[in-house]
Amino acid sequence: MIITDKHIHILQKAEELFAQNGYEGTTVRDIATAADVNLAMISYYFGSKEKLIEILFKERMEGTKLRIEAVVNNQSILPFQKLEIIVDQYIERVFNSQNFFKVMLAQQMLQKNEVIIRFMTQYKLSYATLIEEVIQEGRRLGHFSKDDIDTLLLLTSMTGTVMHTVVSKDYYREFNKHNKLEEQDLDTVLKQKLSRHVKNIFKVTLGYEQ
Amino acid sequence: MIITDKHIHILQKAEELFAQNGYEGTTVRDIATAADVNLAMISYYFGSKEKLIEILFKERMEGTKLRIEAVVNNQSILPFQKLEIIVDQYIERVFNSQNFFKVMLAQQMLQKNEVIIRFMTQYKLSYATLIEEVIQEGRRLGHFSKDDIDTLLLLTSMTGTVMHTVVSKDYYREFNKHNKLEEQDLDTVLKQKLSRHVKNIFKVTLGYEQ
Amino acid sequence: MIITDKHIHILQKAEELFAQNGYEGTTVRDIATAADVNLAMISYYFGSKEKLIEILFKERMEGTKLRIEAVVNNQSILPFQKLEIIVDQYIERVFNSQNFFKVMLAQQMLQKNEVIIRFMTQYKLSYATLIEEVIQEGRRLGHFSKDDIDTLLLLTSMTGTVMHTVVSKDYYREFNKHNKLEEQDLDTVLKQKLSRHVKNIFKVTLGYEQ
Amino acid sequence: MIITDKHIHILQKAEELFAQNGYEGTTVRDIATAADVNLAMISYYFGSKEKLIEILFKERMEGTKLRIEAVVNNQSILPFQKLEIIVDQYIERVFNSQNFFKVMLAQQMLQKNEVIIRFMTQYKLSYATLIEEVIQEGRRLGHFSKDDIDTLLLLTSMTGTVMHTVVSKDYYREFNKHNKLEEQDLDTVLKQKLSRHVKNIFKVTLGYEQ
DNA sequence: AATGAATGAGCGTTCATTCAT
DNA sequence: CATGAATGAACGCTCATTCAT
Repeated sequence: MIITDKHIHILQKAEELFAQNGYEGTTVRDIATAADVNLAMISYYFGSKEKLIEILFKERMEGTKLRIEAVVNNQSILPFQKLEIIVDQYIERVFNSQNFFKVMLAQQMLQKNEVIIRFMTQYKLSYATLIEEVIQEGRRLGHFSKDDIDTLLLLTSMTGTVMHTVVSKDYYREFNKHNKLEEQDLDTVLKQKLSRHVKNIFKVTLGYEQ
Repeated sequence: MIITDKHIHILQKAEELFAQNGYEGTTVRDIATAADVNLAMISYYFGSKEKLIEILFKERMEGTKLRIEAVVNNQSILPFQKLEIIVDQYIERVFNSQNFFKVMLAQQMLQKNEVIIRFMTQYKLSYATLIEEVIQEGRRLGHFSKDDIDTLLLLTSMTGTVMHTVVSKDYYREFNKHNKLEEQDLDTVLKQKLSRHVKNIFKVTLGYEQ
Repeated sequence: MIITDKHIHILQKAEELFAQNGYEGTTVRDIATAADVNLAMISYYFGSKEKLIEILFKERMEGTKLRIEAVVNNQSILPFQKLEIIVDQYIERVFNSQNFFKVMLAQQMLQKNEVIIRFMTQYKLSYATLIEEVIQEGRRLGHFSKDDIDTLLLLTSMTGTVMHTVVSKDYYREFNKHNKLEEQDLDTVLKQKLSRHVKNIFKVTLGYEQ
Repeated sequence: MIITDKHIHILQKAEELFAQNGYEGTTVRDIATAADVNLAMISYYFGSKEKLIEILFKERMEGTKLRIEAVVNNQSILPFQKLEIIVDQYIERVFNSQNFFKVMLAQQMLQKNEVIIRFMTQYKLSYATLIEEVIQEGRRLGHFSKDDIDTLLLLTSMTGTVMHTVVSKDYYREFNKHNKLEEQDLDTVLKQKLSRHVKNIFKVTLGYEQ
């Protein structure tokens, strides 16, 4: 399947709507209207509403593994630095693609679409496997002192904390009286806080000594 | 509004279906069939599908605040012990009511229903305020050494990590080859791991010294 | 499934439309409008458009076999008289239910719906088996002299001739200048002609001697 | 309108599809795919789907009248022999172009397209008029003893019997246990049987004495 | 002449809700 | 109180056709 600019445009609009209203709560008509294309084009371009979200997932997940691999395989970076880069990359990606990550989380909960579940499983597992390599590397080098590390629990801490922060931004703003902060500024503050917090969790959990 | 046994029965079935198929993916007919009541009864009892989920949220959140308050106000427990109890209570509650928490998370992401958003905001804020009290108490007593603690970030670590663990159980099973474990046994393992992990995050973040 | 008056009413209107426009050429909206019921009632009553035509076939074929059986098993009627009665009954039925027979012929040609094909096969074969009995009886009694009778070919002559006459009524009217005849009167003339003609085919083919 | 090889190719494919799925059940896309031409070409070549079937009918009916005329006007053949030739020609044509005849019968039943109805009426009437001539010739020569012959009823017997045999081939196979016969062999058997049977109907109806 | 992209209309179906009893 | 029947609105999708090139 060839992805054109129009495909990308429609996918972006669909992504926004899915994030706002959920998959079931978004109609093909909504997407067509938002993307300013004829209703029939959605089926014409993507086959069906279901295929559309599958392609959306495929598109968004493409490159993620490569990006992590690039970090993991970089010989000139020390293990914990690798993890720090991966954490920052993840935070950056989630904040830049908040819509997609909301959709992903929703799909993860509902587990209806087989294709998407398969995508996500493969993605998540390869993700974990790569991180696992870094952790093993760090342990071999004697950088990490803990020897009963649960990689997936650690990753879940990262993804859970980061994603819930994004999802709960409104509570955060209200609780910490950041009301006056602009959306972007709040994001900047949160990203910094998250970066420090998550890295700290990694450090403690791995037993990393500077 | 008077809640009868029939109401409760319908709400339970609705909760299961919402967790399995999402709010939009669940039809009133589905709920009526699952609860073995006449289709028209749903509207008759709850007014509408939307009112039903609102009542469901109200019901499920009732008592939660009280339970935390009971812990916080218990003079005979030390601050960090209070937090440990709250962590374990939360883990227990999420694992016991996985369906409801999935629905809640989904609603949190979609932010469509005003009433539910108001519920959740109030709930989350009072939750955070109570924890904040415990943290202040701990700092006054000199138990916690850190003085720039972000309560909400800490709580988000807890809720995010715990909920994502529940949502990602399948990946966990596959990655850690727990395939053979029964659902219940896996839950037991995960609860123990989470308890230790989250408490550790609290300890480190607060600067708690035993 | 319980068939109510409303079901019957809808089936009648659907039958007319199917006969006029074909199955694919008839929309559920057409049927709803013709039967003066809400569009959604069609699905509510019959499940789907396809189920509707299946029920229509089942309804219309019900009783046919019994009617033939009654004739075949009647001990007080001679073999050829039985065939004469069956011929007249068939002609009468086709002329009285022209719409249904048109729909049936169309379905027979397109052979799309599995359920309907099964109905028709069963119906046709039991029909032929019963007639075969009468022919064997006539031969045993020495009434029919021919001994290489192809029952199905004989029946196909009857059904083909009668149905094509109904379908080609307009040509008949034009060719024979019966233009001025009322629909009903033309039918009466045609039924008489067909009765004599088809019985004659039977007589000759079977070698029946008065 | 100029008919090119491409036109003919498309018409052939369309004919097959119409016979299999009906006119409404066949999409222009289906035809384009089957004929391996661009979708837009169908409208471009034929104007519309409706015009396409009209041209298909015109094409297929062309020559039919001429073929019958050739037989009727052949001075060296006796009247009943002429009818025998026409019967065999008809059987042969129907069996060779089963697809087209199914489509024709379907159209005859639905009577939607004015142009097609006009084609068929003209065709059928001229057909009957020619046969009528032969019958009159036979009566003048004293070959046919019956004087109240209904030409159209006789023709309808032929067309009805032959076409219904084609349409009901499956029943025929099942009832007569010809299951093992190849499609082509069954056709050969049926054509022989039909030829004898229909000629016999003609003989008896006309009062033909050898 | 030929075609990939696009379109308005309409399809069968399902929905949450309401009605009549 | 309770319910089977009914309904208007909207759903995802497909259609024959036309447009722009």
